[in-house]
Amino acid sequence: MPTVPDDTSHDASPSHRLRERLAPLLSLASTRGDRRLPSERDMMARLQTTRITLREALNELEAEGCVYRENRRGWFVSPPRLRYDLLACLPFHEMVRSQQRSARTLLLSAEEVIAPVTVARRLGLAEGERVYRICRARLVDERRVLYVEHHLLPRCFPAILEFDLARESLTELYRREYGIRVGRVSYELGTCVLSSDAASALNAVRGSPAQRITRINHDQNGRAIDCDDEYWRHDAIELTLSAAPQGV
Amino acid sequence: MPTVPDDTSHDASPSHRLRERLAPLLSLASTRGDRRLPSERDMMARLQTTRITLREALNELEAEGCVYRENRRGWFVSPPRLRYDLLACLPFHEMVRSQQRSARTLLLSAEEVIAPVTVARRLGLAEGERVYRICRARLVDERRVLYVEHHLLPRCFPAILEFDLARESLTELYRREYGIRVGRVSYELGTCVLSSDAASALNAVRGSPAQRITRINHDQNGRAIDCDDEYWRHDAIELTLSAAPQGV
DNA sequence: AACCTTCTTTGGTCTATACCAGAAAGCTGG
DNA sequence: CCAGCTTTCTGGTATAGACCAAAGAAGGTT
Repeated sequence: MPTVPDDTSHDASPSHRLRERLAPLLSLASTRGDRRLPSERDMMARLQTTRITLREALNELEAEGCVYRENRRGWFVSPPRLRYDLLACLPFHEMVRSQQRSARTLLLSAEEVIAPVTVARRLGLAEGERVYRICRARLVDERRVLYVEHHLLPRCFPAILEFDLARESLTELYRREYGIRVGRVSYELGTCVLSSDAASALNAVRGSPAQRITRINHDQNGRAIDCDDEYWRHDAIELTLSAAPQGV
Repeated sequence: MPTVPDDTSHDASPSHRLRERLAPLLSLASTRGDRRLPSERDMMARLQTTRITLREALNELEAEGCVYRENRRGWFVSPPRLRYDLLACLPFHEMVRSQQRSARTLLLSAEEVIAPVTVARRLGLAEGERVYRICRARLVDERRVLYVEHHLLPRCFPAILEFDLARESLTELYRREYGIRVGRVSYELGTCVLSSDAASALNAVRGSPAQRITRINHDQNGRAIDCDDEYWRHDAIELTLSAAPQGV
């Protein structure tokens, strides 16, 4: 959202004042096509401050989700967040398009590998068993916002790597080609930072704040069939969910 | 100053090496009862670096959830995350105790106020209508990890402010005193930073990364009865959730 | 023993400067 | 017109030093 963070507090610290003076630059940048902010040295000069102080203010705005940066390319104003309904289970492209945004997927790798221990545990595999791993980067309005690592059970999806995985939705493939429908999903959510793999896939800086969404899909019989680890730029999404309580 | 060129065989960046040299301090601190790290100046001297560089490394570790800080008190090693099942809907104290941790609640304020617009919209109120607002800080193992603002419809819960809100669970009160049970919950999740209110309640620095969990409770007829905004220290929880997909 | 004041430590913030490596832009030759 | 090289710009990272305000400890007073 190009909205300037609410600054109504009486706090008059220099850094706070710096944020205020930064605000016009943000709203200016948000009108540009590429949402780009001026260079750090430029802003530093305009705002009469040091680069360290400026970067501290920018880091704060980044944590709030107002701005983000691309590795060695500069700072940008964050677009509005995408709403992600955890239980709707819409394929990525549908979800994005239903919100009048454009979606694109890049296939980074698709291969058979020995299952990492954490994946093996999730899928109920023994040590050393093999899985398909599919790594993809996904873009919303041409901004790289999501890095996903998918791990699938080969016995459920033989030869799935042959399909056009950059264009096809996996859940769609499951149903059309394998007659498998997801009966139950389990999520694990938490904040984290981007690993170097994820960071380079997203043109981000290693260590940027991120939202992790780990999802395990089960078939109609409750057996795990695949799992994926999603790493979102933290300012790119807002999660929603609505259900009846279970524990009662 | 004549900076000595680093050794020829460095495969990691200086900041990476700094993290490695920081590791022993972390494991040392985690054995202390209070999990406290040495002072910044102390660490800086031990690791032969600058305060700015050191703080950058610590900020990174903070973003990863390895360490956290308390305002003007210092740095600490983060305890293991609490698991928070969104659909179990356990009262806080039960959830915490079921994981062999200790829980405590501080009542910060409980009063009748004019509903903020966002709350009014969630609860289906007209502008200017009144609600009860309850603010609490919650501790796990005596660490302040959660700041909650609760907003309730007065017509559903007359005189609820009379109860001992620091000790009683709200959902428990709903059921016992008002015969109301939650029929449906809606969540909105996202990363954010601590507001100054939240920060001071948690002894945190304004602007620390946080996990927001907004929850709207509905009664058996689907009418909203209350909502709460939870702000967690982001390293304190891991969210889980398991359900059947709806959208299919 | 409870309270208040003083002093020291410590984190929070800021200034100023420097060098390196990747990205972008510009140039050049085929 | 394009591929490939070179230069420039820019962010990433680091050093050194400084002041302030809050927290905590120490000590004195009631």
